[in-house]
Amino acid sequence: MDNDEVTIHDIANILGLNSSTVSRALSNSPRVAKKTKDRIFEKAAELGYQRNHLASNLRKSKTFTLGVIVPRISRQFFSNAIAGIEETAFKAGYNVIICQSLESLEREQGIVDTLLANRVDGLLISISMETKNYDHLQGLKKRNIPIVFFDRHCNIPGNNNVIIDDYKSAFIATEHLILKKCKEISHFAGPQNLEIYRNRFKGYKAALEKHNLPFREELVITSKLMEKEGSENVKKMLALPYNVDGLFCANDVVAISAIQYLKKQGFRIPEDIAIVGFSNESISSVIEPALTTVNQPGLEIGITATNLLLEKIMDESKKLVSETIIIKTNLIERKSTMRFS
Amino acid sequence: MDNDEVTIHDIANILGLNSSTVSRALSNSPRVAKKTKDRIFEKAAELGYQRNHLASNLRKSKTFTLGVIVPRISRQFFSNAIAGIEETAFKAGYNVIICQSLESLEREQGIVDTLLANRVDGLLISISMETKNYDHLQGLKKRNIPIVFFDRHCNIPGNNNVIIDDYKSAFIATEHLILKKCKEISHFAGPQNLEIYRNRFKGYKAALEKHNLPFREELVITSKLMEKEGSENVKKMLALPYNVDGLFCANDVVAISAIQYLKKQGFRIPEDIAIVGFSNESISSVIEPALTTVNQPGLEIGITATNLLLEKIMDESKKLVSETIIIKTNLIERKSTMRFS
DNA sequence: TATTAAAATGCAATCGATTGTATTTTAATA
DNA sequence: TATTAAAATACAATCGATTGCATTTTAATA
Repeated sequence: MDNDEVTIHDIANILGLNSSTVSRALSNSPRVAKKTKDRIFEKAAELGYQRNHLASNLRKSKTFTLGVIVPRISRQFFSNAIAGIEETAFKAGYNVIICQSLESLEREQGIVDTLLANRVDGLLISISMETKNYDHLQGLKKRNIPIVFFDRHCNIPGNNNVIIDDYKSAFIATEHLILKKCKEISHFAGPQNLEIYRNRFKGYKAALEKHNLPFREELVITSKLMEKEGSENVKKMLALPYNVDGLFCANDVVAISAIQYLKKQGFRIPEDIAIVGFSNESISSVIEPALTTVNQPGLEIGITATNLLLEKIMDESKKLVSETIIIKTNLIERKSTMRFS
Repeated sequence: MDNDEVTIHDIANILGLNSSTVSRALSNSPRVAKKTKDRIFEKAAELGYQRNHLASNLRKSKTFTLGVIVPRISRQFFSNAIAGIEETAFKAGYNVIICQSLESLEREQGIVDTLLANRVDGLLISISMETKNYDHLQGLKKRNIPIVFFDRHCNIPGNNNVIIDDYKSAFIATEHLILKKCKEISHFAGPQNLEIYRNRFKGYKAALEKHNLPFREELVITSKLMEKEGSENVKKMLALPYNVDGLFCANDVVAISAIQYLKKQGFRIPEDIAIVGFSNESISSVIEPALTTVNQPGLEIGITATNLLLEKIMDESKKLVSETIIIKTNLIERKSTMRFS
């Protein structure tokens, strides 16, 4: 009663065939006669046969499974990316195992081991804030399992990446503030061990330089960009002896928290301080004033990264070349910078 | 070079043992002498051995994998639930395959088949808006694979559910509007084939009845509760010959869209119309006025549902009893209903 | 030291599908 | 009809780990 699983052997026995013929028929091999195939398909349907992927995968030593590691599933950018990943993988007949590092390197390492033990065919990863190198990914490299980094990548040659141009996006965002006549622009930066936040910082700095605005070390306030840090950062910023009139935040979460705190303190946005965020999370269009922000298309990044990974998996020759795909961003101008226009 | 996978046979050969002994040692069976175990563990570590789950699972006919089907990963409630699911499953040594039905019954059926073929040990599901029965889950029932419904469940005896009390929550939400002196309360309802939306509707109606307010069919506007439907629903509502001064929405998305549209039309919230949402998505605290809403703890629901499922999987005797766990909600009062207090 | 129970290890089948090679069947040609 | 190539099918090993049963080794007792 328990063991009612129908196998190819059951079908073979009933039809007086060998299981190998049944196997071939079910995968539509030309080596089986049409007539026999028909009989087999009919009987399989009748018995409600379903191929046992475990057995099949063991034999083929392929799992049709992709591993995905993100810092946090519930962060909107990542859930969008995951939505794209799942959809693309599903279409290609691949399953997706999704794990969250929760920004912990230790957890990330543990997850990598698990995924390795599960013999995933490939890995999509956006590294944690604690990750400074990728020694823990060596196991995958050794086994020739392709990896695609998306969004939070490492700046190491030989990697496959699907990312945005953080430098340029940040440059444009900062320049936008400058064009809105901001003279003292602060930057709420993210952890500088992450390439993306380093680049956003560089873009900010470059825009200041281009427009001959002084760069002030103290106006760059680095944090983990969590909600609570928005208000903390603002406090620090206001304590400085500068008349800050522009703020470029490395993500939306901290930008929105900053707006809320500044409003509470009686600042007018954008009149007193104009603000730009990064990522275009859905809250940013709801806050008042609506937040000007860099649109970072999560879904598209997820889809592109998955397609790239699938290519690497299916085409041996492509495994050797590394590719980096840059996804276009655009600045969405909203009320938080709408002044002097 | 490719086939550098270390197997128990490799270890056995090197140590002059039988693979069965190695297998037993690695799963810490008392049938292997301590001394031998030590030798085996050492060699395994040295060679970088990792158990091949495919083979192991095939033999044990268990996959240590849970299937998860949600309507949409990027909906915040669901991504929170998934975060809880992943965390709980991971701790217990289970993997999670996450799929999205995108509100389509057809897709949902396809996914169920895929998960079945992948021999998941259990299923967590929040059904799509199109799902009216669960014939497509019969395959799982037949194979004795436990299912736990969370949030969007079916009202069918014998199911395991982790849900909230939608009726009561809606009742409290509506009563809250009544206590704020609303006399004509409209309800933006969800698809009525879903139990949760039916119950939210019932709770709304019951609260009106309790307080002797007339129930008006036309004030109940049913939609899929998407963003674009917020403004559409409001238009319909305003066209009616009633002076609506309260609005209970079956989710936050539609509530927020309604607020935005109403504000654009010059209505003051909460003075002219007080509004309550449902779910407490993060946007609801950011909108102005901040939205009063029913807090639906996604993370907790995910964790609880996973624990329940794991229990059903691991304890044969529990498979026969069906359980329904109700997760507590609470009304978060914010500005959108703050009047006459 | 002989006996025996217990502990440790080995043997071999098994999970279900796949696949290279061998064999049988079919059909086409001389 | 005999011959032969091609088509169809069967055989058997394999993927790597697990596990009931058999055998060997160890240690304890008489």
